[in-house]
Amino acid sequence: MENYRTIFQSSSSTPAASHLSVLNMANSHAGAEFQDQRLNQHLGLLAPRTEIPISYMNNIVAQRNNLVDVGTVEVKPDEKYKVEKKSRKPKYAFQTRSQVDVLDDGYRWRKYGQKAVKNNRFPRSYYRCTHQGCNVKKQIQRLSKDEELVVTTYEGKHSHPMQKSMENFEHILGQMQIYNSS
DNA sequence: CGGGTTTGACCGGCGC
DNA sequence: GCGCCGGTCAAACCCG
Repeated sequence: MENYRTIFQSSSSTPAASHLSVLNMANSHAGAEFQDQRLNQHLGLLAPRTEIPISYMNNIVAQRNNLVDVGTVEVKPDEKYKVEKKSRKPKYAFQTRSQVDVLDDGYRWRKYGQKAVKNNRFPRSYYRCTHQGCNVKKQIQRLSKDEELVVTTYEGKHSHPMQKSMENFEHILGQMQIYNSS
C-alpha cells in the first residue's frame, strides 16, 4: 500500500555504528532528489534556511547498496506507482533512539488514532498537523525488536512555517544518531 | 468552553 | 466473497 520503502543500515555493522540508520525514499529513483533543502522541508523539522548536518542523510542514500530493506513497509509495484504519481506526497521516515515516543519537532500535532500493528507489541500512533489547512501527517512507532528505537514517519509538506524556535531541533539531532559512513 | 486524547467502529485494499 | 490488516473517523472523555 505504501508507495515508498524504508531502508535500514545492515545490522552487520560495528557496534559503534549500529545505532542508527534510516531513511527512506519517496520514489524509486530516490538518490538524486535528496537535496538538503528539500529533505529538510519535507521532514518538516527545519526552517528552509537552517543549516544542519542533514547531509548525512545523503550519505546514507549514496551508500544504499550497503543498506538492507527491513521490510517494515510494503513497496508498490511500478504499475501502481505510476497510477498514483500525480497525487503522491513526499514521505520520509527516520529512526531515533529515545525513551520518549514523540519528539518536539517544532510543529503542533493532534493525535487522531492509535493502532496495534502486527508483529509489534507497541502500538502505532497517528498524528496530524493542527495548523489550519495543513495536511501533514506523521506516524510514530516504537520497535519491539529494539525497544529504544522509535520510527517516525512524515507524510506531506507543511503549508506554513514552523512556529517554534529552531533550538528544538538540536536535541532531536542529538538523538538521531545518524549513521556516518565516512 | 475550547482544545486535546482515547478508543471502538468503520472502511478500503489485498490475499486467499 | 471473506477475513485480515492498517489507516481514519468520531463520540466520548479529559483538562486547563
